[in-house]
Amino acid sequence: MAGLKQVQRQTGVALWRQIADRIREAISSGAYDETGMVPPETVLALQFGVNRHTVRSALAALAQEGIVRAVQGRGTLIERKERLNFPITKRTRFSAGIGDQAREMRGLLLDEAREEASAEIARWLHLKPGDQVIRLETLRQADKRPVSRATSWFPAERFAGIGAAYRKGESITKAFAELGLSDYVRATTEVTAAHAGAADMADLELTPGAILLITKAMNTDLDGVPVQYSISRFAADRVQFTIEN
Amino acid sequence: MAGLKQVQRQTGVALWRQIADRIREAISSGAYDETGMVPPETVLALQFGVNRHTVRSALAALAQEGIVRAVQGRGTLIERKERLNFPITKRTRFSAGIGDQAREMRGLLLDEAREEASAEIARWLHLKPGDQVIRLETLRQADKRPVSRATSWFPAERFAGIGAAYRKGESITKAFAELGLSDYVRATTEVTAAHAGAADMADLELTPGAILLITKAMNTDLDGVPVQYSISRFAADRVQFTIEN
DNA sequence: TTCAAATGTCTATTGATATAGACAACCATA
DNA sequence: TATGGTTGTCTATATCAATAGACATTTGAA
Repeated sequence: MAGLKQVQRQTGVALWRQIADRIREAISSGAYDETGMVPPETVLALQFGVNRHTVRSALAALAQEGIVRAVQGRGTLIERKERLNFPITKRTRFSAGIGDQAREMRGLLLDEAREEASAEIARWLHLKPGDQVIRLETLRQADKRPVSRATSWFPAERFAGIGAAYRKGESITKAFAELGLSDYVRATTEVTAAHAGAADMADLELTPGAILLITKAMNTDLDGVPVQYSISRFAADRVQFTIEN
Repeated sequence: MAGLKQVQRQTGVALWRQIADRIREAISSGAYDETGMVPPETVLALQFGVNRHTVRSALAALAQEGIVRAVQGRGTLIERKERLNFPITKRTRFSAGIGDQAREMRGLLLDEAREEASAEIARWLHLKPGDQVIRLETLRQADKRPVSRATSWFPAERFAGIGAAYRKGESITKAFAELGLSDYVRATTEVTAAHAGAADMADLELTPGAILLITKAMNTDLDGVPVQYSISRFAADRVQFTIEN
Protein backbone atom coordinates (compact mmCIF):
# COMPACT_ATOMS: atom_id res chain seq x y z
CA MET A 1 0.00 0.00 0.00
CA ALA A 2 3.07 2.22 0.09
CA GLY A 3 1.30 5.56 0.41
CA LEU A 4 -1.95 7.16 -0.58
CA LYS A 5 -1.20 10.17 -2.69
CA GLN A 6 -1.91 13.65 -1.51
CA VAL A 7 -5.38 14.89 -2.27
CA GLN A 8 -5.65 17.83 -4.57
CA ARG A 9 -7.82 20.76 -3.76
CA GLN A 10 -11.23 20.57 -5.38
CA THR A 11 -13.87 23.22 -5.30
CA GLY A 12 -17.41 22.25 -4.53
CA VAL A 13 -16.66 19.04 -2.66
CA ALA A 14 -15.50 19.27 0.94
CA LEU A 15 -12.02 17.93 1.60
CA TRP A 16 -13.16 15.62 4.37
CA ARG A 17 -15.62 14.02 1.93
CA GLN A 18 -12.93 13.40 -0.68
CA ILE A 19 -10.72 11.86 1.97
CA ALA A 20 -13.57 9.71 3.27
CA ASP A 21 -14.03 8.37 -0.28
CA ARG A 22 -10.33 7.61 -0.57
CA ILE A 23 -10.21 5.77 2.75
CA ARG A 24 -13.41 3.85 1.94
CA GLU A 25 -11.86 2.76 -1.34
CA ALA A 26 -8.62 1.74 0.38
CA ILE A 27 -10.53 -0.32 2.94
CA SER A 28 -12.62 -2.04 0.29
CA SER A 29 -9.50 -2.88 -1.73
CA GLY A 30 -8.00 -4.62 1.28
CA ALA A 31 -5.18 -2.15 1.85
CA TYR A 32 -5.46 -2.39 5.62
CA ASP A 33 -6.24 -6.09 5.91
CA GLU A 34 -3.04 -6.88 7.81
CA THR A 35 -3.99 -4.91 10.88
CA GLY A 36 -7.74 -4.70 10.44
CA MET A 37 -7.36 -1.07 11.37
CA VAL A 38 -7.09 2.26 9.61
CA PRO A 39 -3.71 4.00 10.13
CA PRO A 40 -3.59 6.55 12.98
CA GLU A 41 -5.16 9.92 12.29
CA THR A 42 -1.81 11.67 12.39
CA VAL A 43 -0.40 9.31 9.77
CA LEU A 44 -3.40 9.72 7.48
CA ALA A 45 -3.19 13.49 7.87
CA LEU A 46 0.43 13.36 6.79
CA GLN A 47 -0.28 11.03 3.85
CA PHE A 48 -3.12 13.17 2.52
CA GLY A 49 -1.38 16.42 3.34
CA VAL A 50 -4.23 17.79 5.44
CA ASN A 51 -4.88 18.67 9.03
CA ARG A 52 -5.67 15.94 11.50
CA HIS A 53 -9.08 17.49 12.18
CA THR A 54 -10.00 17.08 8.52
CA VAL A 55 -9.11 13.39 8.69
CA ARG A 56 -11.25 13.13 11.82
CA SER A 57 -14.23 14.54 9.92
CA ALA A 58 -13.71 11.92 7.22
CA LEU A 59 -13.44 9.09 9.75
CA ALA A 60 -16.53 10.37 11.54
CA ALA A 61 -18.47 10.09 8.27
CA LEU A 62 -17.19 6.53 7.74
CA ALA A 63 -18.12 5.66 11.32
CA GLN A 64 -21.60 7.02 10.61
CA GLU A 65 -21.81 4.61 7.66
CA GLY A 66 -20.80 1.77 9.93
CA ILE A 67 -17.59 1.08 8.02
CA VAL A 68 -15.17 1.90 10.84
CA ARG A 69 -15.34 2.27 14.62
CA ALA A 70 -12.94 4.48 16.56
CA VAL A 71 -11.72 3.33 19.95
CA GLN A 72 -9.95 5.85 22.11
CA GLY A 73 -6.44 4.80 22.98
CA ARG A 74 -6.31 1.97 20.46
CA GLY A 75 -7.16 3.17 16.98
CA THR A 76 -9.86 3.03 14.34
CA LEU A 77 -11.12 -0.47 13.60
CA ILE A 78 -12.56 -1.63 10.29
CA GLU A 79 -16.06 -3.00 10.72
CA ARG A 80 -17.12 -3.84 7.15
CA LYS A 81 -15.30 -3.99 3.83
CA GLU A 82 -17.35 -6.14 1.54
CA ARG A 83 -18.68 -5.17 -1.85
CA LEU A 84 -21.52 -7.42 -3.08
CA ASN A 85 -21.18 -8.82 -6.57
CA PHE A 86 -24.25 -8.80 -8.83
CA PRO A 87 -23.89 -10.97 -11.91
CA ILE A 88 -25.75 -9.57 -14.91
CA THR A 89 -26.54 -12.60 -17.01
CA LYS A 90 -29.29 -13.84 -19.26
CA ARG A 91 -30.82 -15.79 -16.43
CA THR A 92 -31.45 -13.14 -13.82
CA ARG A 93 -31.41 -14.57 -10.36
CA PHE A 94 -30.31 -11.86 -8.01
CA SER A 95 -30.97 -13.76 -4.81
CA ALA A 96 -29.21 -16.85 -6.13
CA GLY A 97 -25.94 -15.17 -6.98
CA ILE A 98 -25.88 -13.29 -3.71
CA GLY A 99 -26.59 -16.29 -1.55
CA ASP A 100 -22.99 -17.11 -0.78
CA GLN A 101 -22.00 -13.51 -0.16
CA ALA A 102 -24.58 -12.46 2.40
CA ARG A 103 -26.34 -14.45 5.02
CA GLU A 104 -29.74 -12.88 4.67
CA MET A 105 -31.09 -11.45 1.43
CA ARG A 106 -34.46 -9.73 1.69
CA GLY A 107 -36.73 -7.84 -0.68
CA LEU A 108 -39.21 -5.40 0.83
CA LEU A 109 -42.25 -4.00 -0.95
CA LEU A 110 -42.44 -0.28 -0.18
CA ASP A 111 -45.34 0.64 -2.41
CA GLU A 112 -47.66 -0.77 -5.06
CA ALA A 113 -49.80 1.10 -7.57
CA ARG A 114 -51.91 0.38 -10.61
CA GLU A 115 -51.48 3.10 -13.21
CA GLU A 116 -51.50 3.93 -16.90
CA ALA A 117 -48.33 3.23 -18.85
CA SER A 118 -46.33 6.29 -19.85
CA ALA A 119 -44.97 6.45 -23.38
CA GLU A 120 -41.59 5.15 -22.22
CA ILE A 121 -42.96 2.29 -20.12
CA ALA A 122 -45.35 1.30 -22.90
CA ARG A 123 -42.48 1.16 -25.36
CA TRP A 124 -40.42 -1.11 -23.11
CA LEU A 125 -43.32 -3.45 -22.30
CA HIS A 126 -44.67 -3.48 -25.87
CA LEU A 127 -47.96 -1.95 -24.71
CA LYS A 128 -49.96 1.06 -25.83
CA PRO A 129 -49.55 4.27 -23.83
CA GLY A 130 -52.40 4.33 -21.33
CA ASP A 131 -52.59 0.56 -20.92
CA GLN A 132 -52.78 -0.55 -17.32
CA VAL A 133 -49.52 -1.48 -15.58
CA ILE A 134 -48.61 -2.35 -12.01
CA ARG A 135 -45.74 -0.45 -10.44
CA LEU A 136 -43.80 -1.89 -7.51
CA GLU A 137 -41.39 0.09 -5.36
CA THR A 138 -38.98 -2.33 -3.74
CA LEU A 139 -35.95 -2.25 -1.48
CA ARG A 140 -33.35 -5.00 -1.39
CA GLN A 141 -31.30 -5.68 1.73
CA ALA A 142 -28.30 -7.91 2.37
CA ASP A 143 -27.86 -8.73 6.04
CA LYS A 144 -30.19 -5.89 7.06
CA ARG A 145 -28.15 -3.42 5.03
CA PRO A 146 -29.97 -1.73 2.12
CA VAL A 147 -28.36 -2.46 -1.22
CA SER A 148 -30.71 -1.30 -3.93
CA ARG A 149 -33.95 0.54 -4.50
CA ALA A 150 -35.98 -0.44 -7.55
CA THR A 151 -39.05 0.73 -9.42
CA SER A 152 -40.59 -2.01 -11.59
CA TRP A 153 -43.50 -2.06 -14.01
CA PHE A 154 -45.50 -5.12 -15.06
CA PRO A 155 -48.39 -5.58 -17.52
CA ALA A 156 -51.40 -5.31 -15.19
CA GLU A 157 -53.72 -7.93 -16.61
CA ARG A 158 -51.13 -10.69 -16.83
CA PHE A 159 -49.57 -10.05 -13.43
CA ALA A 160 -52.47 -8.98 -11.24
CA GLY A 161 -51.57 -9.68 -7.63
CA ILE A 162 -47.81 -9.50 -8.13
CA GLY A 163 -47.55 -7.06 -5.24
CA ALA A 164 -48.89 -9.61 -2.77
CA ALA A 165 -46.77 -12.34 -4.35
CA TYR A 166 -43.64 -10.20 -3.98
CA ARG A 167 -44.41 -9.37 -0.39
CA LYS A 168 -44.74 -13.09 0.32
CA GLY A 169 -41.73 -14.39 -1.59
CA GLU A 170 -39.55 -11.30 -1.16
CA SER A 171 -38.15 -11.65 -4.68
CA ILE A 172 -39.31 -11.05 -8.24
CA THR A 173 -38.40 -14.56 -9.25
CA LYS A 174 -40.58 -16.12 -6.56
CA ALA A 175 -43.40 -13.70 -7.29
CA PHE A 176 -43.32 -14.64 -10.96
CA ALA A 177 -43.31 -18.33 -10.05
CA GLU A 178 -46.32 -17.82 -7.79
CA LEU A 179 -48.17 -16.32 -10.77
CA GLY A 180 -47.29 -19.23 -13.05
CA LEU A 181 -44.23 -17.78 -14.79
CA SER A 182 -41.54 -20.26 -13.91
CA ASP A 183 -38.78 -18.87 -16.07
CA TYR A 184 -37.79 -15.58 -17.68
CA VAL A 185 -34.70 -13.97 -19.19
CA ARG A 186 -32.98 -10.62 -19.08
CA ALA A 187 -33.35 -8.92 -22.47
CA THR A 188 -31.54 -5.59 -22.16
CA THR A 189 -29.75 -3.71 -19.41
CA GLU A 190 -28.52 -0.14 -19.40
CA VAL A 191 -26.05 1.00 -16.76
CA THR A 192 -25.36 4.58 -15.75
CA ALA A 193 -24.12 6.39 -12.65
CA ALA A 194 -25.27 9.54 -10.87
CA HIS A 195 -25.36 11.20 -7.49
CA ALA A 196 -28.08 10.04 -5.14
CA GLY A 197 -31.21 12.16 -4.71
CA ALA A 198 -33.03 12.82 -1.46
CA ALA A 199 -35.44 9.90 -1.57
CA ASP A 200 -32.86 7.27 -2.52
CA MET A 201 -30.48 8.64 0.10
CA ALA A 202 -33.06 8.04 2.77
CA ASP A 203 -34.09 4.54 1.62
CA LEU A 204 -30.54 3.33 1.03
CA GLU A 205 -29.14 4.99 4.16
CA LEU A 206 -26.60 6.87 2.10
CA THR A 207 -24.54 9.81 3.16
CA PRO A 208 -24.85 13.02 1.13
CA GLY A 209 -23.00 13.03 -2.17
CA ALA A 210 -23.00 9.26 -2.46
CA ILE A 211 -22.92 7.61 -5.88
CA LEU A 212 -25.63 5.41 -7.38
CA LEU A 213 -25.18 2.73 -10.01
CA ILE A 214 -28.39 2.77 -12.02
CA THR A 215 -29.65 -0.07 -14.17
CA LYS A 216 -32.62 0.01 -16.51
CA ALA A 217 -33.54 -3.54 -17.37
CA MET A 218 -36.22 -5.30 -19.41
CA ASN A 219 -37.06 -8.96 -18.85
CA THR A 220 -39.08 -11.22 -21.13
CA ASP A 221 -40.62 -14.65 -20.84
CA LEU A 222 -39.19 -17.50 -22.90
CA ASP A 223 -41.30 -16.42 -25.88
CA GLY A 224 -39.69 -12.98 -25.88
CA VAL A 225 -42.76 -11.22 -24.50
CA PRO A 226 -41.81 -8.42 -22.06
CA VAL A 227 -42.82 -9.18 -18.49
CA GLN A 228 -40.99 -6.51 -16.52
CA TYR A 229 -39.25 -3.19 -16.91
CA SER A 230 -37.34 -1.87 -13.93
CA ILE A 231 -35.10 0.98 -12.87
CA SER A 232 -32.81 -0.05 -10.02
CA ARG A 233 -30.57 2.24 -8.00
CA PHE A 234 -27.65 0.55 -6.23
CA ALA A 235 -25.43 2.07 -3.55
CA ALA A 236 -22.25 2.17 -5.61
CA ASP A 237 -19.90 1.65 -2.70
CA ARG A 238 -21.61 -1.59 -1.72
CA VAL A 239 -21.85 -3.41 -5.03
CA GLN A 240 -20.19 -4.30 -8.28
CA PHE A 241 -21.69 -5.81 -11.41
CA THR A 242 -20.25 -8.73 -13.29
CA ILE A 243 -21.17 -9.32 -16.91
CA GLU A 244 -20.31 -12.79 -18.15
CA ASN A 245 -20.71 -13.32 -21.86
CA MET B 1 -40.75 18.04 -17.02
CA ALA B 2 -43.13 20.06 -14.88
CA GLY B 3 -40.71 21.13 -12.17
CA LEU B 4 -37.36 20.01 -10.84
CA LYS B 5 -37.78 19.28 -7.19
CA GLN B 6 -36.13 21.35 -4.54
CA VAL B 7 -32.67 20.27 -3.62
CA GLN B 8 -32.05 19.15 -0.10
CA ARG B 9 -29.24 20.42 2.04
CA GLN B 10 -26.27 18.10 2.02
CA THR B 11 -23.11 18.44 4.00
CA GLY B 12 -19.81 18.00 2.28
CA VAL B 13 -20.97 18.73 -1.25
CA ALA B 14 -21.51 22.33 -2.27
CA LEU B 15 -25.05 23.27 -3.25
CA TRP B 16 -23.98 24.76 -6.58
CA ARG B 17 -22.37 21.44 -7.48
CA GLN B 18 -25.50 19.45 -6.68
CA ILE B 19 -27.53 21.86 -8.77
CA ALA B 20 -25.05 21.66 -11.64
CA ASP B 21 -25.49 17.88 -11.57
CA ARG B 22 -29.27 18.21 -11.66
CA ILE B 23 -29.22 20.64 -14.57
CA ARG B 24 -26.71 18.51 -16.48
CA GLU B 25 -29.00 15.53 -16.02
CA ALA B 26 -32.03 17.52 -17.16
CA ILE B 27 -30.19 18.70 -20.27
CA SER B 28 -29.03 15.21 -21.15
CA SER B 29 -32.54 13.82 -20.72
CA GLY B 30 -33.85 16.33 -23.22
CA ALA B 31 -35.93 18.35 -20.79
CA TYR B 32 -35.06 21.65 -22.47
CA ASP B 33 -35.06 20.48 -26.08
CA GLU B 34 -37.99 22.70 -27.08
CA THR B 35 -36.13 25.92 -26.55
CA GLY B 36 -32.55 24.73 -26.71
CA MET B 37 -31.96 26.89 -23.68
CA VAL B 38 -31.80 26.47 -19.95
CA PRO B 39 -34.59 28.30 -18.06
CA PRO B 40 -33.67 31.79 -16.77
CA GLU B 41 -31.54 31.93 -13.65
CA THR B 42 -34.39 33.41 -11.61
CA VAL B 43 -36.69 30.55 -12.62
CA LEU B 44 -34.10 27.90 -11.78
CA ALA B 45 -33.43 29.58 -8.45
CA LEU B 46 -37.13 29.38 -7.68
CA GLN B 47 -37.43 25.74 -8.81
CA PHE B 48 -34.46 24.59 -6.75
CA GLY B 49 -35.31 26.83 -3.83
CA VAL B 50 -31.92 28.54 -3.75
CA ASN B 51 -30.48 31.97 -4.36
CA ARG B 52 -29.87 33.12 -7.89
CA HIS B 53 -26.14 33.44 -7.20
CA THR B 54 -25.99 29.75 -6.33
CA VAL B 55 -27.61 28.89 -9.65
CA ARG B 56 -25.09 31.14 -11.36
CA SER B 57 -22.24 29.19 -9.78
CA ALA B 58 -23.78 25.97 -11.10
CA LEU B 59 -24.21 27.38 -14.60
CA ALA B 60 -20.66 28.72 -14.52
CA ALA B 61 -19.42 25.21 -13.84
CA LEU B 62 -21.50 23.82 -16.73
CA ALA B 63 -20.19 26.57 -18.99
CA GLN B 64 -16.67 25.58 -17.96
CA GLU B 65 -17.48 22.03 -19.09
CA GLY B 66 -18.68 23.39 -22.40
CA ILE B 67 -22.23 22.15 -21.88
CA VAL B 68 -23.90 25.58 -21.84
CA ARG B 69 -23.02 29.11 -22.94
CA ALA B 70 -24.54 32.19 -21.30
CA VAL B 71 -25.37 35.20 -23.46
CA GLN B 72 -26.19 38.44 -21.70
CA GLY B 73 -29.66 39.68 -22.54
CA ARG B 74 -30.76 36.41 -24.17
CA GLY B 75 -30.29 33.47 -21.85
CA THR B 76 -28.17 30.37 -21.37
CA LEU B 77 -27.83 28.24 -24.49
CA ILE B 78 -27.28 24.49 -24.51
CA GLU B 79 -24.13 23.57 -26.41
CA ARG B 80 -23.94 19.80 -25.94
CA LYS B 81 -26.30 17.19 -24.55
CA GLU B 82 -25.22 13.81 -25.81
CA ARG B 83 -24.53 10.74 -23.76
CA LEU B 84 -22.65 8.10 -25.74
CA ASN B 85 -23.96 4.57 -25.60
CA PHE B 86 -21.44 1.76 -25.20
CA PRO B 87 -22.85 -1.69 -25.91
CA ILE B 88 -21.24 -4.40 -23.78
CA THR B 89 -21.62 -7.55 -25.84
CA LYS B 90 -19.69 -10.69 -26.54
CA ARG B 91 -18.22 -9.17 -29.65
CA THR B 92 -16.52 -6.07 -28.34
CA ARG B 93 -16.28 -3.39 -30.98
CA PHE B 94 -16.24 -0.07 -29.23
CA SER B 95 -15.52 1.99 -32.31
CA ALA B 96 -18.18 0.18 -34.31
CA GLY B 97 -21.04 0.83 -31.93
CA ILE B 98 -20.05 4.44 -31.54
CA GLY B 99 -19.73 5.18 -35.22
CA ASP B 100 -23.24 6.52 -35.66
CA GLN B 101 -23.18 8.58 -32.47
CA ALA B 102 -20.01 10.58 -32.90
CA ARG B 103 -18.35 11.84 -36.02
CA GLU B 104 -14.79 11.20 -34.97
CA MET B 105 -13.74 8.42 -32.66
CA ARG B 106 -10.05 8.37 -31.75
CA GLY B 107 -7.85 6.30 -29.49
CA LEU B 108 -4.62 7.86 -28.25
CA LEU B 109 -1.69 5.96 -26.78
CA LEU B 110 -0.48 7.89 -23.74
CA ASP B 111 2.12 5.45 -22.50
CA GLU B 112 3.53 1.99 -23.12
CA ALA B 113 5.58 -0.19 -20.83
CA ARG B 114 6.89 -3.73 -20.63
CA GLU B 115 6.71 -5.05 -17.09
CA GLU B 116 6.28 -8.11 -14.91
CA ALA B 117 2.75 -9.30 -14.28
CA SER B 118 1.43 -8.69 -10.78
CA ALA B 119 -0.45 -11.47 -9.05
CA GLU B 120 -3.80 -10.03 -10.15
CA ILE B 121 -2.82 -9.43 -13.78
CA ALA B 122 -1.27 -12.89 -13.98
CA ARG B 123 -4.46 -14.44 -12.70
CA TRP B 124 -6.59 -12.66 -15.30
CA LEU B 125 -4.28 -13.44 -18.20
CA HIS B 126 -3.59 -17.04 -17.07
CA LEU B 127 0.10 -16.30 -16.68
CA LYS B 128 2.56 -16.80 -13.84
CA PRO B 129 3.30 -13.77 -11.63
CA GLY B 130 6.46 -12.21 -12.98
CA ASP B 131 5.79 -13.18 -16.61
CA GLN B 132 6.34 -10.34 -19.03
CA VAL B 133 3.30 -8.25 -20.01
CA ILE B 134 2.84 -5.08 -22.04
CA ARG B 135 0.84 -2.30 -20.45
CA LEU B 136 -0.85 0.36 -22.58
CA GLU B 137 -2.29 3.60 -21.22
CA THR B 138 -4.89 4.85 -23.65
CA LEU B 139 -7.37 7.68 -23.98
CA ARG B 140 -10.51 7.49 -26.10
CA GLN B 141 -12.06 10.60 -27.57
CA ALA B 142 -15.38 11.17 -29.37
CA ASP B 143 -15.36 14.33 -31.45
CA LYS B 144 -12.25 15.61 -29.66
CA ARG B 145 -13.94 15.14 -26.29
CA PRO B 146 -12.31 12.63 -23.93
CA VAL B 147 -14.63 9.76 -23.04
CA SER B 148 -12.57 7.12 -21.33
CA ARG B 149 -9.14 6.39 -19.95
CA ALA B 150 -7.96 2.81 -19.99
CA THR B 151 -5.08 0.73 -18.70
CA SER B 152 -4.64 -2.55 -20.60
CA TRP B 153 -2.32 -5.50 -20.17
CA PHE B 154 -1.35 -8.02 -22.87
CA PRO B 155 0.88 -11.13 -22.80
CA ALA B 156 4.21 -9.69 -23.95
CA GLU B 157 5.55 -12.46 -26.15
CA ARG B 158 2.37 -12.94 -28.16
CA PHE B 159 1.63 -9.25 -28.66
CA ALA B 160 5.03 -7.64 -28.95
CA GLY B 161 4.65 -4.40 -30.86
CA ILE B 162 1.02 -3.83 -29.88
CA GLY B 163 1.84 -0.29 -28.76
CA ALA B 164 2.95 0.73 -32.23
CA ALA B 165 -0.01 -1.09 -33.76
CA TYR B 166 -2.42 0.75 -31.47
CA ARG B 167 -0.83 4.10 -32.19
CA LYS B 168 -1.30 3.39 -35.91
CA GLY B 169 -4.84 2.00 -35.88
CA GLU B 170 -6.09 3.98 -32.87
CA SER B 171 -8.11 1.02 -31.60
CA ILE B 172 -7.49 -2.30 -29.88
CA THR B 173 -9.41 -4.17 -32.55
CA LYS B 174 -7.22 -2.83 -35.34
CA ALA B 175 -4.07 -3.37 -33.31
CA PHE B 176 -5.02 -7.01 -32.73
CA ALA B 177 -5.77 -7.42 -36.44
CA GLU B 178 -2.38 -5.98 -37.30
CA LEU B 179 -0.77 -8.62 -35.11
CA GLY B 180 -2.71 -11.45 -36.72
CA LEU B 181 -5.60 -11.76 -34.25
CA SER B 182 -8.61 -11.12 -36.42
CA ASP B 183 -11.30 -11.89 -33.87
CA TYR B 184 -11.72 -11.98 -30.11
CA VAL B 185 -14.52 -12.03 -27.56
CA ARG B 186 -15.32 -10.36 -24.29
CA ALA B 187 -15.15 -12.94 -21.51
CA THR B 188 -16.00 -11.08 -18.31
CA THR B 189 -16.74 -7.49 -17.39
CA GLU B 190 -17.04 -5.95 -13.95
CA VAL B 191 -18.68 -2.56 -13.54
CA THR B 192 -18.28 -0.24 -10.58
CA ALA B 193 -18.48 3.49 -9.93
CA ALA B 194 -16.32 5.90 -7.96
CA HIS B 195 -15.25 9.49 -7.76
CA ALA B 196 -12.53 10.56 -10.16
CA GLY B 197 -8.98 10.89 -8.90
CA ALA B 198 -6.53 13.61 -9.84
CA ALA B 199 -4.95 11.89 -12.83
CA ASP B 200 -8.21 10.79 -14.44
CA MET B 201 -9.70 14.22 -13.82
CA ALA B 202 -6.91 15.78 -15.81
CA ASP B 203 -6.97 13.30 -18.70
CA LEU B 204 -10.75 13.23 -19.02
CA GLU B 205 -11.14 16.98 -18.51
CA LEU B 206 -13.47 16.40 -15.57
CA THR B 207 -14.54 18.88 -12.98
CA PRO B 208 -13.85 18.08 -9.33
CA GLY B 209 -16.19 15.55 -7.76
CA ALA B 210 -17.11 13.99 -11.10
CA ILE B 211 -18.17 10.35 -11.24
CA LEU B 212 -16.39 7.56 -13.09
CA LEU B 213 -17.93 4.37 -14.43
CA ILE B 214 -15.19 1.76 -14.14
CA THR B 215 -15.05 -1.49 -16.09
CA LYS B 216 -12.60 -4.32 -15.57
CA ALA B 217 -12.76 -6.54 -18.63
CA MET B 218 -11.01 -9.66 -19.84
CA ASN B 219 -11.00 -10.61 -23.52
CA THR B 220 -10.03 -13.94 -25.02
CA ASP B 221 -9.33 -15.24 -28.49
CA LEU B 222 -11.74 -17.72 -30.06
CA ASP B 223 -10.00 -20.58 -28.27
CA GLY B 224 -10.70 -19.02 -24.90
CA VAL B 225 -7.09 -17.94 -24.32
CA PRO B 226 -6.88 -14.54 -22.56
CA VAL B 227 -5.47 -11.83 -24.80
CA GLN B 228 -6.22 -8.66 -22.84
CA TYR B 229 -7.14 -7.45 -19.39
CA SER B 230 -8.11 -3.81 -19.05
CA ILE B 231 -9.38 -1.31 -16.51
CA SER B 232 -11.33 1.51 -18.18
CA ARG B 233 -12.54 4.67 -16.51
CA PHE B 234 -15.44 6.44 -18.27
CA ALA B 235 -16.72 9.94 -17.56
CA ALA B 236 -20.11 8.90 -16.16
CA ASP B 237 -21.98 11.97 -17.38
CA ARG B 238 -20.96 11.30 -20.99
CA VAL B 239 -21.75 7.62 -21.39
CA GLN B 240 -24.13 4.80 -20.67
CA PHE B 241 -23.59 1.08 -21.06
CA THR B 242 -26.02 -1.25 -22.76
CA ILE B 243 -25.89 -4.96 -22.01
CA GLU B 244 -27.77 -7.07 -24.54
CA ASN B 245 -28.13 -10.72 -23.65
C1' DT C 1 -37.16 54.25 -29.43
C1' DT C 2 -38.77 52.23 -25.50
C1' DC C 3 -39.36 48.47 -22.48
C1' DA C 4 -39.27 43.95 -20.47
C1' DA C 5 -36.40 40.19 -19.72
C1' DA C 6 -32.28 38.26 -19.26
C1' DT C 7 -27.25 37.92 -17.72
C1' DG C 8 -23.22 40.50 -15.36
C1' DT C 9 -21.19 42.80 -11.32
C1' DC C 10 -20.74 44.62 -6.81
C1' DT C 11 -21.24 44.90 -1.56
C1' DA C 12 -22.45 42.83 2.77
C1' DT C 13 -23.55 39.13 6.09
C1' DT C 14 -23.91 34.45 7.93
C1' DG C 15 -22.59 29.69 8.50
C1' DA C 16 -19.70 25.71 7.05
C1' DT C 17 -15.01 24.19 6.05
C1' DA C 18 -10.07 23.82 7.05
C1' DT C 19 -5.99 24.87 9.61
C1' DA C 20 -3.38 25.31 13.95
C1' DG C 21 -2.12 24.30 18.59
C1' DA C 22 -2.77 22.50 23.16
C1' DC C 23 -4.14 19.19 26.25
C1' DA C 24 -7.24 15.47 28.26
C1' DA C 25 -8.60 10.60 28.26
C1' DC C 26 -7.72 6.06 27.27
C1' DC C 27 -5.24 1.66 25.99
C1' DA C 28 -1.58 -1.75 25.61
C1' DT C 29 2.58 -3.14 27.18
C1' DA C 30 7.21 -2.94 28.90
C1' DT D 1 2.86 1.44 37.33
C1' DA D 2 4.96 4.27 34.19
C1' DT D 3 5.17 5.41 29.29
C1' DG D 4 4.31 6.00 24.37
C1' DG D 5 0.87 6.00 21.16
C1' DT D 6 -3.75 6.81 20.12
C1' DT D 7 -8.46 9.09 19.98
C1' DG D 8 -11.39 12.97 22.13
C1' DT D 9 -12.19 17.87 23.06
C1' DC D 10 -11.51 22.71 23.22
C1' DT D 11 -10.20 27.46 21.41
C1' DA D 12 -8.96 30.50 17.72
C1' DT D 13 -8.49 32.07 12.97
C1' DA D 14 -8.88 32.37 7.89
C1' DT D 15 -11.24 31.06 3.78
C1' DC D 16 -15.14 29.24 1.12
C1' DA D 17 -20.17 28.69 0.33
C1' DA D 18 -24.72 30.66 0.36
C1' DT D 19 -28.00 34.27 0.95
C1' DA D 20 -29.62 38.98 0.15
C1' DG D 21 -30.20 43.21 -2.26
C1' DA D 22 -29.11 46.68 -5.65
C1' DC D 23 -27.97 48.11 -10.05
C1' DA D 24 -25.57 47.84 -14.71
C1' DT D 25 -25.52 45.89 -19.33
C1' DT D 26 -27.24 43.54 -23.24
C1' DT D 27 -30.82 41.65 -26.22
C1' DG D 28 -35.15 41.15 -28.74
C1' DA D 29 -39.49 42.68 -29.58
C1' DA D 30 -43.38 45.89 -29.14
